Amino acid sequence: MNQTAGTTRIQRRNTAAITEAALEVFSANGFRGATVDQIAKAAGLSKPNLLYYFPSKEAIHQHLLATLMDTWLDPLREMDPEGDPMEEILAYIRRKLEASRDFPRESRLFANEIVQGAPHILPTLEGELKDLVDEKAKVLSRWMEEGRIQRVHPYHLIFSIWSLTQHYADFDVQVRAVLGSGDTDPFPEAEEYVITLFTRMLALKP
Amino acid sequence: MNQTAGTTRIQRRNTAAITEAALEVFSANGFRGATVDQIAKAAGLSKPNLLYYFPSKEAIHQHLLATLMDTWLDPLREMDPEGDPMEEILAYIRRKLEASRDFPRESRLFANEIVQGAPHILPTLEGELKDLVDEKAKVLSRWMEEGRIQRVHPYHLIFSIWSLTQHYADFDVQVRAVLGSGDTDPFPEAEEYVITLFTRMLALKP
DNA sequence: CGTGACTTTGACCGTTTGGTCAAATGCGAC
DNA sequence: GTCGCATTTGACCAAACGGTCAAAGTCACG
Repeated sequence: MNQTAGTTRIQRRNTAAITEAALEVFSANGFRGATVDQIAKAAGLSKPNLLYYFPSKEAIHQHLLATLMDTWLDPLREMDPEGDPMEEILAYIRRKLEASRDFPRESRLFANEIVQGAPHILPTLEGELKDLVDEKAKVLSRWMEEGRIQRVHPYHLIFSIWSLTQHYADFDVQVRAVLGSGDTDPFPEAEEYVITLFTRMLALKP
Repeated sequence: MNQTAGTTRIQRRNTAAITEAALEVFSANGFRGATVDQIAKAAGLSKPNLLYYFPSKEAIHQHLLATLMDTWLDPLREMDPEGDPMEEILAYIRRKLEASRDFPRESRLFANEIVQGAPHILPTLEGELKDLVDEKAKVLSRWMEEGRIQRVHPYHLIFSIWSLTQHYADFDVQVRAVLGSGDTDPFPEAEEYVITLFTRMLALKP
């Protein structure tokens, strides 16, 4: 694998194909459930060829998690401490719901990882993630103290946003099985419901 | 394996040890991540001995899922159509939260299964689960029509209860990583938060 | 067109995995 | 105690797995 600054056209094409294929396979089967052959086939490469670009199955997985972590946290980062509290929170919820709709594989990749005890990314959870949540929880607390939204536990508020939004990606099969008529998109109703829920919880009673 | 009515003492002891061990191993590693040797060791048996009681790894998994499905649905079954709406819903939430606290492995077993597309229990989701939810959604709808709780989408109301309560079992590692101080039990605060959330969403404005 | 670096591959290896089997051992009823 | 059945085990197997390697093929560039 090329170590120098130069990245060739083929390198870019193949690493892209590998990460795409790995996302597909890891998110559907978990780390141990995925095989290198599966990923290679999905990427249109032979197994040794794939291992020419990544040193190991573990390395592909780590690379995916690291790359996607930012994508996953950005919606929260964008919550503006200077904006209108209710608008900021609802906009955050909408962004997370969009992410669940548009990137369900990414969501399931993390779900798989965390359900099984986060063996590969526990340090990131305790570091980067905790720091970001600590910061945003302070903002939420300030908004509550200023009387601009109702007072609730700020950390659990964030947990509940994660939980409700990611549910529609991670448990998509269950949602569709229960709703029946697998064709119809559950997201519009989900958005209306979740927005209503947080509005009623956080809005001040006039 | 004994096919007749008689079940020996040893059979009961060993099948119990196997299901307990399998729950531990499957919930922590997923189906493909778990090995028969691991389960056998955890059950205090040799691998061939374990396979004397269950014909295959798949069979143990199926048996676990089937056995646990009822445990998992019972809290919802108990919701009384004749009771007070708000009390019934809040009691259901408390039961689900208790289940997440007391049976996190069961929750993670289902989470693993569903995140990966429910390959082993999709029929059950579309049958037994859907039927139960359909029935209870009707009850919720009636309560709303009678003006005893606020009007929201009944199916998404149930989804949100599942999502919020099971989050504390399935994503326990993340919750603890973000809250820091891994010793303290997050459940009391979680219960207060979740109960507040649903109370504010569903209570009628006086 | 030639050359050196980049890319691809088939054959291969050691390990792990789910599962089998015949033989050995243990147990309980008579 | 002994007989029949239940239980347990070590040895074993074929397939699947992650990964290696030397050799062959291909690309870009002077």
